Amino acid sequence: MPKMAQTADNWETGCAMAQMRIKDIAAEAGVSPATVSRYLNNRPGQMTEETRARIAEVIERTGYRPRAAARNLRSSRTNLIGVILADIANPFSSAMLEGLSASAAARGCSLMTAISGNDPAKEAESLTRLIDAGVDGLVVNTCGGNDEAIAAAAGRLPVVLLDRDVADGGVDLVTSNNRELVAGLVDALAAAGSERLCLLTEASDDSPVRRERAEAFADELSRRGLAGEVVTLADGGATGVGRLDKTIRDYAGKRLGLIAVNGLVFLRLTEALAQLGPSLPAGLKIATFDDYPWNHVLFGGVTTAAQDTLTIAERVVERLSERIDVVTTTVGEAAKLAPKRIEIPGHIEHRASTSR
Amino acid sequence: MPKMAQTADNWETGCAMAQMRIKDIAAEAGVSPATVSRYLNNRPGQMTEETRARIAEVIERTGYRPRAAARNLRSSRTNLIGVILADIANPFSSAMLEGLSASAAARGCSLMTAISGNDPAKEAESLTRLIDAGVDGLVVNTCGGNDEAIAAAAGRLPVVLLDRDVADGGVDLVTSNNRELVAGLVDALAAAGSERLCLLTEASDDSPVRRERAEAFADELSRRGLAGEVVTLADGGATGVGRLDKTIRDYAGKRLGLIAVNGLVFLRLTEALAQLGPSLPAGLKIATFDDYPWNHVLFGGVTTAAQDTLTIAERVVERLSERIDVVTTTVGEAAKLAPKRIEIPGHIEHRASTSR
DNA sequence: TCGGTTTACGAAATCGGTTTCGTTTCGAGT
DNA sequence: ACTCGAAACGAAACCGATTTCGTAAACCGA
Repeated sequence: MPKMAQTADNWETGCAMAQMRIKDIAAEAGVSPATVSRYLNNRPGQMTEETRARIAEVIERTGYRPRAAARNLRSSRTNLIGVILADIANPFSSAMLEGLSASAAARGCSLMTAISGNDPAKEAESLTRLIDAGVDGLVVNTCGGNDEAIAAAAGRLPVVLLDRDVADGGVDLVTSNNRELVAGLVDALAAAGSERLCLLTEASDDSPVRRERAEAFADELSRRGLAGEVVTLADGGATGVGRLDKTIRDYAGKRLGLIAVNGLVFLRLTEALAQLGPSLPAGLKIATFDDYPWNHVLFGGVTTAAQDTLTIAERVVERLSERIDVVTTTVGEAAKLAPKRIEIPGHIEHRASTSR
Repeated sequence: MPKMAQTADNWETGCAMAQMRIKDIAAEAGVSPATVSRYLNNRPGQMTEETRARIAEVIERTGYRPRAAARNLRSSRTNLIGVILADIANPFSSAMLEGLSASAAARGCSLMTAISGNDPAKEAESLTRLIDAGVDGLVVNTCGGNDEAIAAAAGRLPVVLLDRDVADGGVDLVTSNNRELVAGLVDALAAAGSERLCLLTEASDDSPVRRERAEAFADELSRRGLAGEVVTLADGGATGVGRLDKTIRDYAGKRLGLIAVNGLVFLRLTEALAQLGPSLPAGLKIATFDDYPWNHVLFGGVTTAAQDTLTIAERVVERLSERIDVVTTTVGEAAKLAPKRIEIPGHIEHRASTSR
């Protein structure tokens, strides 16, 4: 028995009219599917203004939407960007996600997100899952421990790293200018009269970001001839708080200035200080990275190194798009873009915690 | 000229071997593509343990991965879940995203995310973009203003609402048990000796969630014969803070208890109180919704109505999966699931701000 | 041993677009 | 008028899996 004609007529019944296919649109408009396809992708092969209008009218009237799966299959592009985030609880990550979402949408792309929760195994799994899903490119805010896998991925499709670099190097990276931010915070504390500075870090955090900030901190101190050190809090709340108390007591009466290397450390610092009393011990000045909403409020306002998350996100997507365009345009290994490191300047929010 | 044989032989050269197709795997294993497909999807049509092993070996050896686009096209399933979030800056949303991500991954699905930023136009755009992308189902944390569009979408594919309902009703909803949480907070304040209670809300927030909490609050007051009211802060920081100061002064000496209807309002409350001094005015008790990390720290710990975000996420994905299975299994309108409202109990974190 | 049922598997159609390639038409140049 | 090149468009191959349908072999009870 021959197959029934494949028309998707909208019956008298208002409902149940099968999804339209490009073939149906073509038939309605009296052109070939190829022409409709050209219309949909406004391809160089121009068409008469009249046919264009006719196709537009049919599509408008029928509410036709091309099926992405079919398009993806033939063109092997999905307009999907994969995003792997280490820790969504971190406001930096949420802000980044919002920025990425907006920048991607502006280019007609959607985001496929995965969250590793700082678990390298989950990160690795997300990596393959997103690649298998066919994303055009990948944004990775790595938690570490997958450097080779990520480098390998970067060899097979466009990858841009977010904030945290991999060991090997050869992958694009967009990050804040951490050295400048560290210098800014040291400035703020020095101007507030601190004589000795501590950068507070966590034992479990061995990320490149932490290292970069720690190095910059040491450099900054020696450049200015200031006294200070990097203090590593042990993991687990109690111990960390104890170490912190000790630090504060050690320096008692020394006009101490503290910098939390990230929002998490700042949270623990705040907890520890809360045990001493709701306002800052006399002479103690503090500053932190990561601009949480609460930074306006705590201690009457905490001086903060704020990252320009929107710009970072925009540049990430921009760079990724460049790579995607290159991949789909050129053939073979012609025009391999050299890996690039992009630093976005942040700024210091001066607040009460570093006033004189 | 006849097309070249389509073998994807791995040349002597270790590199540049073209992607394998299911056809190549089949040839290598000496079976048909259909059998390999059956293997990949472990279909009911069993196969000999021997062929199974042979196929497994070839796939293992070649590192073959099926192309999702082709699979999607034929099966019209993508294993993609679309997620639209109103406000990712809200920790509730980030926690939810993490939970959704985990639950989806556990079922072999990935997440396509869009963020409306509380903009109805963006939400509408995200809706069509995700649907066009071919998601199997949709999770929507709506910002309002698209009720008909969402209801329409729910008629075309599985949709589960997150936290915020639509006017019409007929869509699945997963939410916290707000009435119970409100009762819990009122309990805590009453036990702390508060004589008059205020629920602080924002003028711009007209969400069903706010309404539900406000109603529950009023009911709770009358049920216990307590005095109190719902106080709506005007928008814009300064005015809001002013209104708050006035409220606090109005009730001076009355053993006032305040409940912030959500984290944002609590932030503004904290800002206002910070102007009065770092610790709570004598006799003032406060409590809030949404368990931000800082709630441990502020005022020595703020009593909080915490939502069970992980369970909510799990139930959302579970319900969505049910609907997806129904859609792909049954035909026509057989077995339409009735819309369901699922309430997940939360719990109260009792902290210093409501101690006697 | 024989019909009947199940099981294992292959051939080929199919999903719905995109892309290549070829044909027709049209305008311009000489 | 005739050639030539570009523009507009159609026919058909193609992307790579899944799914239907059919068939041969294996199994099974009487």
